[in-house]
Amino acid sequence: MIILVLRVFNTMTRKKETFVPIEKGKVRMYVCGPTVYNYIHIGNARPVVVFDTVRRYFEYRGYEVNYVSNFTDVDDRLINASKERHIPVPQIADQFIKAFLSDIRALNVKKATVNPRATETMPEIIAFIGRLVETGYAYPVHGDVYFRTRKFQDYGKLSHQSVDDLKSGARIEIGENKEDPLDFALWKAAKPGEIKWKSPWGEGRPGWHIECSAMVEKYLGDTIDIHAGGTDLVFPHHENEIAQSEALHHKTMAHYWLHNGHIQINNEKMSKSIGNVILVHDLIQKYDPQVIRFFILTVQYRHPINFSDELLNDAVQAFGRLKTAAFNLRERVGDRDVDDSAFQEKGDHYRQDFISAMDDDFNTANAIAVLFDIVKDANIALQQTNAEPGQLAGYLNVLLELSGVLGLKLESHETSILDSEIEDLIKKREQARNQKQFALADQIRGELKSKGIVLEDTVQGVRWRRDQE
RNA sequence: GGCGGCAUAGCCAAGCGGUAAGGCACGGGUCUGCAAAACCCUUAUCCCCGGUUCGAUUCCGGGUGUCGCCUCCA
Repeated sequence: MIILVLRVFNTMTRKKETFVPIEKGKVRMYVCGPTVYNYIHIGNARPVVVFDTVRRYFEYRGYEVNYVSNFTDVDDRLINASKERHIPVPQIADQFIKAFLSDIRALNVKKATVNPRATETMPEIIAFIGRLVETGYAYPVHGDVYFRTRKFQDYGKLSHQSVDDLKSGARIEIGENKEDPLDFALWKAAKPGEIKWKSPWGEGRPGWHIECSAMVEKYLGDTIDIHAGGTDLVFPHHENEIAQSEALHHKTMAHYWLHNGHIQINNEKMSKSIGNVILVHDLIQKYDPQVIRFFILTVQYRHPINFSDELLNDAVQAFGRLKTAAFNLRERVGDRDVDDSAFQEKGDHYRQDFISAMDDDFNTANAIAVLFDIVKDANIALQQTNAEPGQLAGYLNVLLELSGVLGLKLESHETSILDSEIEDLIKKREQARNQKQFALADQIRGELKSKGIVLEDTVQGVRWRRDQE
């Protein structure tokens, strides 16, 4: 057996590096989660799907993964939504956390180990800011607290920008009292009527970046293996997290920084002003959520990915090929517990290919190609009337195993029609066919088709499967 | 202006020093009562110009195009 090493692209070094965990057999990872002021769009869904796949792969390789992803449940956007809808911030947060969990469940995303909420991490956040003030890395002004960016020597190391370059883009908003335009808020004083918490600097709420630093420390420790999120978070969000955490700990915050590319719509940036934001909530009404997950994984996670109905429909076809093969194998193998040990060597061959694809910075595009290799070979085997059941079971098992690592479910859809009714209709159709009453036979086939049942006449007899309705 | 990504068949997308994986679509064929599913066959010298090399899509330099970050943003 070849010893394979997992290599991951680290934004910090801009290189693929061999993954070495802090603790043998364990992975501590933190993925920046959503601000829960609305339903998530597909751009929010990409990191969720991608890093869930990363997590599943680590688990497949025998790691125990501690996966933490936050909910930002208080910030300007929530406060604005609260004002507009005349609903308290916590109620809005609850509503969209629930919606988020439901959306990602549809995408077959595993539950995080912990989903901490900013508002439930308030003591740790305030204490964190307090320590930064004590050490001179932060300063309070009129109820706000800012991070003293220039005091942190390494500022800009993740985004590879010098402090002076960054300064040209930085601004001081009206009402802010920063010493330097690059300084950022750790604590914001509450305006009248806003949701607020007590702190040594007055009533207010945390800045955006501090919650992640506090949560990483609380749930995962001073140094973690992987910190991940969308590419837009590199600056300023992750840069600021590093500044906060490393100023305090004098240790590397994360060994590997992973960032996914953005999703575009018809080759345009997805944005509210263009009006092309697609919510997961809506998209899964139109497409099988598994197809959406599949589509996201057909592209290497760091690259941009374009969404359009045309591309999604191609994905429906492609994913259908995987599902059909799984159906047909299952139909031949049945529920029997078939010994597939003779297939071991061949199965390992596919596993090996799959692993070397995924070991290369989670190359899901190549991993999916392995799935199609299996399907190709399995389809050839399926054509043999006397195919070994163990062989077919072997193909089925390895196909389900590896697609499962990607979080893809190759299962049939629910249909209202019962198996017995289907079998009866198939019998009637067979009688009609034997009597050359093809019009009647085709009518029955059409009837079943309208109920989501596809009939196929094969050398081995009639087979049927539930298709998408 | 600073930093970065990308440019591979009709479309999507891997490969990244030894003459191009996979998927979708198209065309031809096999199978079928007709279909469907599937299988077989067919489809690319990898944006342009230089350089390094025995050899470059793959490395280096220059160009062109395109997208993104530098401000809330997955």
